[in-house]
Amino acid sequence: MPYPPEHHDAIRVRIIESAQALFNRRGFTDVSIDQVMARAGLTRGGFYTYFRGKSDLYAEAVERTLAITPWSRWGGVSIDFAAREAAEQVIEAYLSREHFEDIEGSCPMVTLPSDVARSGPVVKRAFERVFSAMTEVFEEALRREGRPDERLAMAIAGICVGGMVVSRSVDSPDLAAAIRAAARRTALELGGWGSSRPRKRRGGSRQRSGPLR
Amino acid sequence: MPYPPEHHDAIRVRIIESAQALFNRRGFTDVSIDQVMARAGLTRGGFYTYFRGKSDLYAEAVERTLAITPWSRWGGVSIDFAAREAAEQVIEAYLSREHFEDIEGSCPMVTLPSDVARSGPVVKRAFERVFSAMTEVFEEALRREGRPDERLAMAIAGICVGGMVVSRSVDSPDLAAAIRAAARRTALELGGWGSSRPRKRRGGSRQRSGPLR
DNA sequence: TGTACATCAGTGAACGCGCGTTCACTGATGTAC
DNA sequence: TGTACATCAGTGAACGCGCGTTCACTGATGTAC
Repeated sequence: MPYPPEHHDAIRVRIIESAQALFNRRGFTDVSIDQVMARAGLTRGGFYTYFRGKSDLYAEAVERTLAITPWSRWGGVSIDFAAREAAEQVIEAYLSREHFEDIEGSCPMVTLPSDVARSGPVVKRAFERVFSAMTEVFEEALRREGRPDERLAMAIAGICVGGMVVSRSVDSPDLAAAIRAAARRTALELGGWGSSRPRKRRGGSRQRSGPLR
Repeated sequence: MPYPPEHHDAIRVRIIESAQALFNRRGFTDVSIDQVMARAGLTRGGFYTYFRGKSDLYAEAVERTLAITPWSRWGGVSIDFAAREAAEQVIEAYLSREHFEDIEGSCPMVTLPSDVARSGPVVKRAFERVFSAMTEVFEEALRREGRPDERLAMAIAGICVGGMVVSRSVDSPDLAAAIRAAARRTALELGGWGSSRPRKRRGGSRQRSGPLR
């Protein structure tokens, strides 16, 4: 029994991560298996040891990216979803300049919506799960504050995703920033969350508490 | 001078319209020139009489679709942009089931955002123009009502586009409808427009006035 | 009105390239003894 | 500790298909006479 059993899984993950980044940047059909494998440090032929074909990779890559609830990664903040201001943090992180600029590590709801819309039910269900997870954060916050409203939660999530999608599709960086700002302000106001907080962290003193680092 | 001069233009438009519909349905890279030409009633080779290459067609098709301000087409309503309830009408039409179902005739801000985000400045500028035109409708309405607010107008446009994008990327038709409803309600409320109006036209009696038919 | 002609739209075979997939082979690894 | 071996990860040449593009040719059209 050569090669430890975890080897196969580790390489597989590396291929998927390579694919995620490339798909985010260029979409599904414009990325070749060669490119995915090269980025993972391997060559063409090995691909079929891990996947049945390209569409399998696509489904898995989208599924997996979506499963990570990636909207917890940006803005250098690790969001504590149990915290009181979780909703606020998600909105700020999602519509941050960091997320805007990090194409490869971006939320796939932003980079791939047209591709998902053209895909089959498996991929759409994966999208649905992330969107629902995002909605759930807002719903939970509203519930905790004594004004449950599922529709409002959905609308706020829609503003976050939509604002970012539009921001990325526009040519002028100023307009893109204005769109994000408008979406951010509106989302926060709709939820009744800290609309007065300064938009930029100026000093290092207002650091959020949380697990070290 | 065989063939009347308008012939060339007419065929060119037919090719572009064929491309628009196919791009809306399957995206740019998954549509072949063969398919575009066949749908226009022509064959492969003739394409190069009208375009220098596939990417020229892409740029023109997107530009042209976007130039039509297509959000005036759905829901069987022809919107009068000078009318008092223009903003309201745009929101209702944009987030209507008709628009949701009409993929080929859809607004390209909904069908192509990922593709646009991956494209160059020309295409992005075209997107920008439609988005700005849409924003302008809301801005104008707010201005007329004595509460000008550019950011709010932008946010409302973002909700319309975002709501539709997400609605199309989700698997469950019920969830998709709920998202559109939430976006519609929120957009109307944010603008302070007829939030009490019934969501479905029940009889034929409440027909909007306008040009016959 | 009819015929020859010039122009150019449109055809479809052919070319070449990129890419997904296959496959015979190499070589790295852990195990048995 | 060292050697032979079985297993399977990974290689890279080769195949075939689809598609963008080219090109020599066909044929439809309006004009000249």
